[in-house]
Amino acid sequence: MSQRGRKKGAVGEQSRALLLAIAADEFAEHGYHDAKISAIVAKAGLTQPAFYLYFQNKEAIFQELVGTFRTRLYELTQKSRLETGMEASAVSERITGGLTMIFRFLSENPSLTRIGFYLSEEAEAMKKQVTSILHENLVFEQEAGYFARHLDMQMVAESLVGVTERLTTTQLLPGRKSPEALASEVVQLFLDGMRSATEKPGD
Amino acid sequence: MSQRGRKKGAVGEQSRALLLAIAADEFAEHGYHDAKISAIVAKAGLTQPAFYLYFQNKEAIFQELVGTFRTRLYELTQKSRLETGMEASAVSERITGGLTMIFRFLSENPSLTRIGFYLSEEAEAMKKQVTSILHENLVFEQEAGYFARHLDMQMVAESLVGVTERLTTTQLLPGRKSPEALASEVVQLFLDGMRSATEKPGD
Amino acid sequence: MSQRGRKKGAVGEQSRALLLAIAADEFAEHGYHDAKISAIVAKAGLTQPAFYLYFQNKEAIFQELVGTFRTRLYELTQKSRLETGMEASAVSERITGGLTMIFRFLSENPSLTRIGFYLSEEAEAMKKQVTSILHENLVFEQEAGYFARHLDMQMVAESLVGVTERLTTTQLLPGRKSPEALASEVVQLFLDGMRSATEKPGD
Amino acid sequence: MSQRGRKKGAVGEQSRALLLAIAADEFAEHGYHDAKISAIVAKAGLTQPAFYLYFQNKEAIFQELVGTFRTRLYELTQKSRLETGMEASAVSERITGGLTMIFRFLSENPSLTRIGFYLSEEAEAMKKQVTSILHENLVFEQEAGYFARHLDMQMVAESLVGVTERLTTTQLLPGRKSPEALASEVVQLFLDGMRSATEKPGD
DNA sequence: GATGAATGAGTTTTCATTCAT
DNA sequence: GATGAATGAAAACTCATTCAT
Repeated sequence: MSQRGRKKGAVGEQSRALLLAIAADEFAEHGYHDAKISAIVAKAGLTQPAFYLYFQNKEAIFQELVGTFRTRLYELTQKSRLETGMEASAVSERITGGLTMIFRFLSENPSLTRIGFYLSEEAEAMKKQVTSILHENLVFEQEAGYFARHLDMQMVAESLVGVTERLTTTQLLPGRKSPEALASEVVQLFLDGMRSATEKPGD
Repeated sequence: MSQRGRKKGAVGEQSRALLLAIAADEFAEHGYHDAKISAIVAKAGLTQPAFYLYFQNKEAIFQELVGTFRTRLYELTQKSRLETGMEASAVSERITGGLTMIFRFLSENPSLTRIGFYLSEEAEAMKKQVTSILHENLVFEQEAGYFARHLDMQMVAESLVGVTERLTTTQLLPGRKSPEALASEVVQLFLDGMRSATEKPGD
Repeated sequence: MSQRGRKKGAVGEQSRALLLAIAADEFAEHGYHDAKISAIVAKAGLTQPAFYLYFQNKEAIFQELVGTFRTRLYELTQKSRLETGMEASAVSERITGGLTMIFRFLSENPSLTRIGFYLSEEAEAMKKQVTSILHENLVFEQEAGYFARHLDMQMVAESLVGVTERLTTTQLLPGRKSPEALASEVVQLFLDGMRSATEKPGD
Repeated sequence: MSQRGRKKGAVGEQSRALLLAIAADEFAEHGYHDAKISAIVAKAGLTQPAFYLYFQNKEAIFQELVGTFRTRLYELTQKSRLETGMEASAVSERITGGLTMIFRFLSENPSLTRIGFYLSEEAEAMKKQVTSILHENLVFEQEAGYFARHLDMQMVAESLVGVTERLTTTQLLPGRKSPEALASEVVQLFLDGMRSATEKPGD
């Protein structure tokens, strides 16, 4: 529809990637409005029109970043889906593993995280979607007897997302804790409360 | 005598309050930048210059809203400080009560909440402060033997804040759950996990 | 929908009218694209934002001018509709009168004329409409016996419009001929060809 | 040897012609400003720099089109110059023939026509020139007794141009009438009005 | 206590045009 | 004969803010 998007050469691809990376940082640092195209291109060593060689407008580059974040987050969330027939003893590890992957992704992409989690309009929708996948997993596990019957898994799922979000901001992104440590602590905290009483002692 | 800030007449006070209320809604709905002074005064049935009769500028009215939120939130958080010599059986109720007050305040001031929790630059500082007070309480209680010794109360405090924040967005503000219900569910979820096994009996 | 358009004071109305008048000249002289808002406001002794106090955008002020032209042109064309029962001897005068009015309007509004006739996208539609009203008149008169039966009145109407348009540009606007003189010469030229043979001698 | 304008290869000549043809259509359809170089080269399957291989700039290609139109129109107009000693009975046919040639040219080059007649700055000058040649012819014929003595041939010439212009737009270009039909109808309409009564007999 | 009228200072966006290859 | 990549220069438009009344 427009002339944009059909650049082929490696140089162009590089400029585009550079703009994307810088834009992510600028958006993350200043928010959508205060991130100025002029600042982005300046940091990329380009001029304003060059920006429009690669992106339709400011909104477009922002959405591309949001899209990237969403895609990768969903992939990770999907992977954390539990398989059936899993042994009780593996559940904890499996969950920790999934959470670790997510924390690792977030910690490796701090700007993207800030954009996807706090700045985008879809942030809420994304969180809802992640919560929903999580909820599915939890219900399945609950039915399999891993968790106490009386727990409202919707609340648990939402709480887990809230905790993840918060700890990402306060512990992960500032580098205070590693993805692994964080994941295991969160799981520990939640499991001890969720695991059905009969399971508790033997563990 | 010729600067702003000292209007006294009832009418002026009314206009000011009106602007404040409308601004809160506009900021909450559109964010800082997309909340336009022109829109605020229009909804208030005033003109743009009238705005500057009551507020120094856009930033000032925003900060005033943030300040209001912070002040009231701190008051509530302070009140939830545990007194010494409290009986074990009352801890749970006491915490639930404090959380209920907070949820109630948030639910009664949805726009202010969005501003204070998500829009303001101080949001992070405020959460940190609340977390810190919470942490104090928790450590005190932990030392009093209410909670398991091995728990990292910093993590717990932060998790609690994260959960509160998330559930406020997904359950409280949309009116899906009452402050009371929410508070007791959260406390339940956390206590069951935090309370050391040996403490659990009386409940 | 927008805040614009509810200015009330006389000063504002004056500024608006001034902008309109200057814009007409600028559009007429440079065409739509090369008429710069900056130039318009500068000539009006205003700054750019003032423009947007009175008009939504560049296109809007242009359309307002086009609309004004169209409205007034249609009024004049309507007035030139012949009444039934008119005497043969009066037809010529009546037509001349109508044409005079139109020429007078065009000559008094040269910029508007250039905009309406040549610059606007609706120019063609407007000419078509005027042609159509003219055609109606002519057919009516032809049926009443004023004009030769064999004439294709559609061609005549279109020719009349073409001539009017051309002479407006070459004679009227440069002030070479008066509206009255022009009207009577045009009518003379056309009548002598259109009038049925039987009418010719007696005139 | 290193400047533009002297490409010789067949391929280059082809690209140049293609650009010219496409540009004509684009200018005709969108006007000078809204015809974008980017769109022209895209339709030609070329890139923007290629454009500057063949034309100095946007204005240059436009002027080349205008020039082509003018040249060919003048040729045709010149050819319609009456020779002396022509028989009365042939005048009508001769004029019709000339007009037919012109209408044919216009109808075969609709885009060029729109550019030359309406879009170019020289449009007015060109019309003036054509009018002038026409006027010469008419005066000559009038003096030869073909037309009524009292007629202002300047008015007639201008009227003829106006009619030609208008009918080109409404009848010729849309394909509603053939060049031949149009020419003969126009001549008919004008002759019947211009020819002095006493001359009329032989027709 | 309030308004009509206006503006300073930006910001995004567009487009013709060019450089190096 | 042509392209990938980039830019200079400008234009429309927005919005918080103010002056004079």
